[in-house]
Amino acid sequence: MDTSDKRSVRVRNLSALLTAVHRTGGASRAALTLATTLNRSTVGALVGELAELGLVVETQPAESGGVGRPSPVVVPADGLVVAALVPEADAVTVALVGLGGRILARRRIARDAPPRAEELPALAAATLDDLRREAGGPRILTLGVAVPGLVRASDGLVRLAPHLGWRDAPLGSMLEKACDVPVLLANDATLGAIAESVFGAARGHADAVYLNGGSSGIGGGILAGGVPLTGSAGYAGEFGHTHVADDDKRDAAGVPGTLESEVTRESLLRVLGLGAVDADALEAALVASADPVVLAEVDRQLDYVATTVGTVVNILNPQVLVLGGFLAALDAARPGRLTGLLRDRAMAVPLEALEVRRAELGSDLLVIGAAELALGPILAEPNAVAGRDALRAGRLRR
Amino acid sequence: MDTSDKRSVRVRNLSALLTAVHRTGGASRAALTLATTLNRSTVGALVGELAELGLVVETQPAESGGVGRPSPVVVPADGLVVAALVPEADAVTVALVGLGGRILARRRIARDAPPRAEELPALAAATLDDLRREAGGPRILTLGVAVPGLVRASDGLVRLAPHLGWRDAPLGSMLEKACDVPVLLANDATLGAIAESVFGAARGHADAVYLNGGSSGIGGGILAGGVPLTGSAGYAGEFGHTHVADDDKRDAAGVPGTLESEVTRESLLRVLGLGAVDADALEAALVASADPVVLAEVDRQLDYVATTVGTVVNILNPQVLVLGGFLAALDAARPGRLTGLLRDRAMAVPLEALEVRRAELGSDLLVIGAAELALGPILAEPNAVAGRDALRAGRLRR
DNA sequence: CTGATATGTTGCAGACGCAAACAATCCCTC
DNA sequence: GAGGGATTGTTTGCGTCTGCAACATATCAG
Repeated sequence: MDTSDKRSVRVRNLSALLTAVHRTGGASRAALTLATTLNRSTVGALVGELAELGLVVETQPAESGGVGRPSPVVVPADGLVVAALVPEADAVTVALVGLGGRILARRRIARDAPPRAEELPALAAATLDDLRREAGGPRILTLGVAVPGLVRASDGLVRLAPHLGWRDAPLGSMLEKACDVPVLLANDATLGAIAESVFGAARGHADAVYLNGGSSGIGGGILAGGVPLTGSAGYAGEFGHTHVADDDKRDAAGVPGTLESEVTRESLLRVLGLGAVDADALEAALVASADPVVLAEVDRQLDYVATTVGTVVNILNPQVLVLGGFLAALDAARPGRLTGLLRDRAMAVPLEALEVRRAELGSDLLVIGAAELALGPILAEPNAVAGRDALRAGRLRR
Repeated sequence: MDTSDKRSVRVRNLSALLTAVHRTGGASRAALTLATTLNRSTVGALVGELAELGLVVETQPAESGGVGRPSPVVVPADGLVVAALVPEADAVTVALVGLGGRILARRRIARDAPPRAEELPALAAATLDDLRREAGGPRILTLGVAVPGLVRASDGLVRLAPHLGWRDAPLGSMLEKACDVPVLLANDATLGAIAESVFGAARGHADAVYLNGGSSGIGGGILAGGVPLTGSAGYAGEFGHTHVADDDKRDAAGVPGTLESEVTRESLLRVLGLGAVDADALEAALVASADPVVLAEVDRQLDYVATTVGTVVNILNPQVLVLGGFLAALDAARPGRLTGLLRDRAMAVPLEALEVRRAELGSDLLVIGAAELALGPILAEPNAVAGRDALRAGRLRR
């Protein structure tokens, strides 16, 4: 039951206000008053409390824009930040991110082999110390981790991360011990969806689906009613394993005829005759190519993508579909083809309002996503920043 | 921004309390205090207000169960009800439902041809008058309609109801004029999902998927985080049109190789050699049959069902999958087969905790679902019962 | 009949947001 | 450049709501 005593009112209003500051990156008190529909005096008091907590600072009014008394601008403070950790098969990225989504410091540590879960805590702790010094010694409130695999929402256990070779890795508790901050973990594609919805292509849309193609496979995330859809245990969004063809090709999870077994980055690189290149180079090559073999492969893959997207449209009726990674490149190589195919794969009515867009956040995506995860408890309860134990409670849940 | 002035606290607490009374069907004040985590005195005041509004009545304490002062039992009042309207291809059902989900009066009007949208308002108004007399003249607060088709959430326009032959029917506004109550409309399978989640097989689970097989096709509904997932325009849950096979059989929506084109009630009736029978008879015949042709057809259909369910598990990670209509019969005819097939169609990890159940509400399903829709605004804002215009606002949205 | 237990009831205090009155600051116009 | 209008911050008082604590009430166990 969603009851509320009187104290929760303050918490909710602080949360709404801080969220507004975070999402806009800073706004005048007058604008915040408008955005929250609260009273001037109330906003004044709330901003005062947030400032006292060290979460925001009030700066001089911007250059005068109109008539009337200038309104001080409320911007995120620098002294409190969250950390982001993104372990991938070929690199580990660590970053410090402030409110407003500003990346204050980041370091990408290239790796020959996938990082083992056991070595991450020490690596993360040392790197965070460095970054903290670089950034002028802010206090790190929480640490968010974008895991390329299945993360159990209840306790943050990494059940399976095929491309890292992890199984049932208690990364969260190990990191908490090593870094001495509350740690939150979630699936990387789910966090990508959140990042794109807060700062990227799905900004302002309550119902969006993010579909990402990476070297490790295809994943995604769902926003339903403005809230990330996690599923009962946190495993939602595995679009790569939807059925698209009646064949026996099996994907990494052993499921036959799935999107991920038919649509791969490797096939594209092969027909292009390319080796290991980054996302931009792959897209440039795809767009430039007139080779019929390449076109055929692009069209073949787009056909399967359309099948999955059709299913997504029928089931979830999103307003925005955001394509990331090489899926965006596929769409760019054959403009309009995907949306054309969809007319035969999805019901006409839910297709009417669908917008297909490409991801906007590029290489910042997962850092922003992990930071967004880490910011969750702070935005939800700005009051509780003092006692960090209070932040340890919920992981990605609603 | 989800801010809240002080008055909304009262509203939220009243809502939580009334929702608890509704879902339990009646509870002692002590139990409500426990359920809401509110204070004894607060619950007392809130119950008093709900009683004054005519929504609940306090009855004598139940036969003494333990030590201590007996706690009066709070039960839904009879004087305020909602109406449910369920138009189907072969019948129109009208009912009055009280808080607590009790059906006070119902009438099923059999039809030879599907009802036209234009004739429904008069029919509904007349039948409601009759039922109201039968039930002792309660006040009807709202009317909920379970539409077998796509309903635009923003204004309740029926975009498409193939089995009724409707397209862009403004049923909501017509009904409001004829019946003089706020009208809320939603897709029937979505409402079935809600009904099963409140009073049926998915009770107590926040993440559930309902999959229904009817004579008109396959539909469903999603509960994510305890909230019905509507999608951006209200069209979510069309599982019948997910891709399951690489063939050209097209379903009613013109999409080829979908669940609905492969899995049909008619095929089952055909192999069984049956004519028009009800759900129970179909299931009995399926379970009893040892005909290899029947078994083969059942297995063929279950195979396709497994493909869609696998996709659902991968994408949504529900904890409970509720099967309704002839899909429940298919599962009953071959116990364990569906769950066995799933091991090859879904990822192992999200499959771990999945429970497959059958729907429990039977023929009451859509009446309860429509009533639940109609009760939504009342449960959300018990305060506003007096001014019925306040109820007219939101349709199915969260 | 008495004590223990559980719960309703009452009065009071704390917290909170809102409204209104007042002050500050900027733009615009004459 | 002085005054008016407009917008917004600030302060104060008030109403509402919930929690708490003390007291009252009703049942059970013996």
